Amino acid sequence: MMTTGEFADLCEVKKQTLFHYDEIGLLEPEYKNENGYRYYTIQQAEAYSVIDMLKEIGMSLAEIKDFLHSKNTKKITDLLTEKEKLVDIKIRKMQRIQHLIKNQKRQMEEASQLDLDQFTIEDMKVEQIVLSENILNYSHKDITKMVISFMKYVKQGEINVENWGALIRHEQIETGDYLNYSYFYLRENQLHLTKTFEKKAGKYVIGYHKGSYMHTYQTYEQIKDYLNETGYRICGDSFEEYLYLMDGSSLNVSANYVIKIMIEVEENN
Amino acid sequence: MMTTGEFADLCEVKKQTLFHYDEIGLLEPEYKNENGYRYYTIQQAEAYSVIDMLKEIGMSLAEIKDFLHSKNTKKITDLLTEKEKLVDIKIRKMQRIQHLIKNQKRQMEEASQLDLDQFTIEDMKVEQIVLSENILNYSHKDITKMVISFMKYVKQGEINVENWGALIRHEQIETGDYLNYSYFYLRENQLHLTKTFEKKAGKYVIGYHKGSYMHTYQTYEQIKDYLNETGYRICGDSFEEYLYLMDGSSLNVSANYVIKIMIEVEENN
DNA sequence: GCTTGAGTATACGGTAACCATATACTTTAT
DNA sequence: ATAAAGTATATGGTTACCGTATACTCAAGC
Repeated sequence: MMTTGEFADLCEVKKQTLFHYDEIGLLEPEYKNENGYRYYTIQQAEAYSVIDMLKEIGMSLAEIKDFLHSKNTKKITDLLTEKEKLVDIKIRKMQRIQHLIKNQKRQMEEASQLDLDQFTIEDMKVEQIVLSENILNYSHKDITKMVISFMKYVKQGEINVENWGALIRHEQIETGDYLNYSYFYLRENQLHLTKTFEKKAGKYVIGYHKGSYMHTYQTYEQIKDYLNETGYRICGDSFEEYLYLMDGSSLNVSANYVIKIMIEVEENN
Repeated sequence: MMTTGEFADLCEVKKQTLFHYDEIGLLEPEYKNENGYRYYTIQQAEAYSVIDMLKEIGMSLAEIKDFLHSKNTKKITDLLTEKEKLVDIKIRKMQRIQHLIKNQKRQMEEASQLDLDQFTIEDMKVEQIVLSENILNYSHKDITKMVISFMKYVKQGEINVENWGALIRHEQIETGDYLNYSYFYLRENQLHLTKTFEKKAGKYVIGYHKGSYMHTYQTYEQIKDYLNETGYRICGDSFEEYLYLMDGSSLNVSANYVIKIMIEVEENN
């Protein structure tokens, strides 16, 4: 038999926690002496590890107590089977987090290697993206609703989203109607979704807008000036991708939001 | 821009939580109107998912805030790398839990198919087990200490322990010295530990003791009677394995602890 | 333009699962 | 026998919320 301190040490838990479990009747010491000293047996370590496991998969102590005191075999096996699935989901969630971390690291590295105040012309490869429904001329409210349902749809598919953004049609760009989005879209690492749209290969001007999307027109105007100077003209759609940089050191704004703007261009002849 | 409710819906979180994050300055809406109404942008969903991810890997909100406001790139990448490892550990822990659940289900199924009040003679295969140091004649305190360190050693190895128990030597069994354990031992599914002991193949009498290990002598005496009746005699060591049955329905005691006793036997000639 | 219903903010209280600390007591080791 | 180490209880505090009540605001329909 072990004292509370020893048992706590064995279970790698605070003594307080064991007091607490005793108090709520979740795990009571096998024996208490006349002075109230608690004594646990090594067998109880097994019970503790079960409790710990159930806690880890998100059950409250009350639920665990209820569960462990239940005498209904079927209920128990059913719950175990259910929890087995839950653990599976948790594992996948953890794997998504792993992906997210890698993605963030990559994004930060990329950002550190480029000057966000500079515009460049780059050759881009063809890319498959997943489009939402067309939202051009939708009301503000309807766009919001659509975006929420699109994002939810994406989430329930448990996809590793590489990046997401919005598409503005050539016509809107030309007329300076920069807030009139036509689609939301996303890039994922493996194409699980079937309905994809082909983002054309070719030359794109790339610029970064720092701060709120409400003021992207500023950056768009700068890009247009830049294109005039360098002898290019817009010939296609604009793709805006939303980055959240954990490392805001390269930004002069307080928020860490950056919009990567990519517009299809061609050389003036 | 979205209202708090819409943003909460998108992030699959309670509005209250967003109020809370605003209050502590962790995630503030991009815009607040003159009446205090909060408006979030879709870009902020990205920030939310980062917060959620960091929370998931066990960071407190204060830590997350500190982390996200830090302008130190190296600190951030270092922490991300550290967390990447942590997620790895969590995934492995989840996998251990999965194993534990399967084990519990198997144990319950086994228990349901056998009568715990019955003794049986069975042919058992040879098995490799991991022994602790010899604890025969150790003081009570020293046994406790040894067990704690043995269990800790096992835990840090991150092994899937199939079962664990204690070994009592033939001599002690014969003299009725049932509480004089010689070794602790464990069975694992894959043999990661090198120092193993061979549990001999052969006939074993199997019985189950229900309740505290302090009173195993009762069951031992019953087993001896049973052997006398059936024409067997003890010829080797006893192995006690500690089970914790979630399903206590088959037990008439309140605790769900069962000790499986296996003693090597041979037929009287 | 006015009403109405749905949504929002604030405030206050409460919760779970602990952790820290102070005080008084008990064990155990020497 | 005594000191050091450990234990129990009580109390207050913590984190990250959740629920509810009240007052206000917004957006839509008539």
